[in-house]
Amino acid sequence: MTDPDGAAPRGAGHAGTANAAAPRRRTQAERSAATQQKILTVTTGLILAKGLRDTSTVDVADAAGVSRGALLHHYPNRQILMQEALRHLLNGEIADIRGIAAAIRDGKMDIDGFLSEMWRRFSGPLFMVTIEFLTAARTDPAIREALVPVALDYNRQLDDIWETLLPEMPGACGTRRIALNATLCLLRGMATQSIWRDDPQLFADMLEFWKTSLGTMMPGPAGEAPQ
Amino acid sequence: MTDPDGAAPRGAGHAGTANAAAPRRRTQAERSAATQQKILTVTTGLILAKGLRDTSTVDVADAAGVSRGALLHHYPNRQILMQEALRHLLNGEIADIRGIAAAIRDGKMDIDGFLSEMWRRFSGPLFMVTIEFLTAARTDPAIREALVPVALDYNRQLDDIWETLLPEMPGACGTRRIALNATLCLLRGMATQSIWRDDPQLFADMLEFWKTSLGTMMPGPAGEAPQ
DNA sequence: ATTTACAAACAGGCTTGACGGTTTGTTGCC
DNA sequence: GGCAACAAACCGTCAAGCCTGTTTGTAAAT
Repeated sequence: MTDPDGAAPRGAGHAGTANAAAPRRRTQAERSAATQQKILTVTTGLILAKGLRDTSTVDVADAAGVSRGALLHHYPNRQILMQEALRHLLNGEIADIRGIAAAIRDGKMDIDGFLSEMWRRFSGPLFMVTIEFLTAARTDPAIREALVPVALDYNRQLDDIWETLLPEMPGACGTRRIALNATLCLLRGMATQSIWRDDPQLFADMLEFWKTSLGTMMPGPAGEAPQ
Repeated sequence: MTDPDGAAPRGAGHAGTANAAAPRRRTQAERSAATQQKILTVTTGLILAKGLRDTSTVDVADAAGVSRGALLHHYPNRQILMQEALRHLLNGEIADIRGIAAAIRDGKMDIDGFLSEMWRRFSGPLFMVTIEFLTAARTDPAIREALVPVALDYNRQLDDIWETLLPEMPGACGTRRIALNATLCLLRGMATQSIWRDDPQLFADMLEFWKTSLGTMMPGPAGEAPQ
């Protein structure tokens, strides 16, 4: 049941010859994976544009260029479709975060760059889609149950990154976790505010303010007080 | 049957004396105001329980104890109903905020108490209803147009409070505004996080963390550096 | 030949806004 | 004061429209 969207072509693949020009005959797994990918991508796009509750299965099928029958074949009902779209989205994000973690471990990024990168993500369309699911999760147990485990995993990845950025702590050991969570909450709140008040200068100032605050609160090896 | 006193309410001055004892015959304005109040209250309650998009006009009429016809008489369509519910909600909140401002001006509340009070509000049901409207506003221009002015007013009230709490600033004059906004964003983010991860201890720690950070960043007359 | 991917039509449920009718309060007239 | 006329509040019902999930049918891959 917990099968991620990675459609692995099972069995011995016998597609040895590379047919570059002719997309004539695709294997079943290829066809299935392609349409599923298309459907999920289109779904998140529609959620971003129209909102979760205003995205109907008709819309999805239409935008994906498949019939409703095909859509219902891959995702037997609307709820499963939306859950899979969410998983697809957050799993992709987790993969990105892993990449950032690698960059940090290689010494290519510091706290400053990490915060900027995180804000770039939170202010992008991805978080807006997440907010749609978040508000839905408040009143829809099915959505919440699909959301919580992926969100916890996401946070765990960030925790690892944070630990790498601030390896030695002067204060209590729990302070680091609190600082990370507070930072995430700040970013979330900023992203939310951008819905009704898009003021890039204000956001930049707040980020700078926060960085300074973090620098004075937690003097780590990488985080130094600015100026 | 007949009027108690000789002064017939007809003619000039139709709202002079208030009859306190007899709830028998209400004036039209009273009836109208009562049902409207009931409708709006019930609407926000349903939005809290079921979500904005899952609250139908049938639900509202049913819960309010009026017919759909009566509901449509006061609020000619669903959109107007929801806009009015939002305005009703936020205006009430603004009134509350004004009360807090008065308490601060009288010296009955400091920054610490203000932050606690604000978190009490953000973690309550009121903010959850607001989030419903916020996400809807992202894709629904009508909702956004109803939301923005009230939200700006709300922020202005908070700005006044903040100015009272931090009257003298050592740094740049814009820093105070940035600190307020960052605080609000933090609270928003915390409230959002509580949807999928309700950890009161973590929230308390984050608040404490932020208070300390604010104290060190902006040493005002009321906020002193801890320790 | 059988399974899978896809397509099209169908029925059922829900929601919305509109419409005619009824009760309640208000105003004008005698 | 009493009565008629009017307006506002209120109610029940209706016909659309949309969305969902099922079912039946067809082409493609194994």
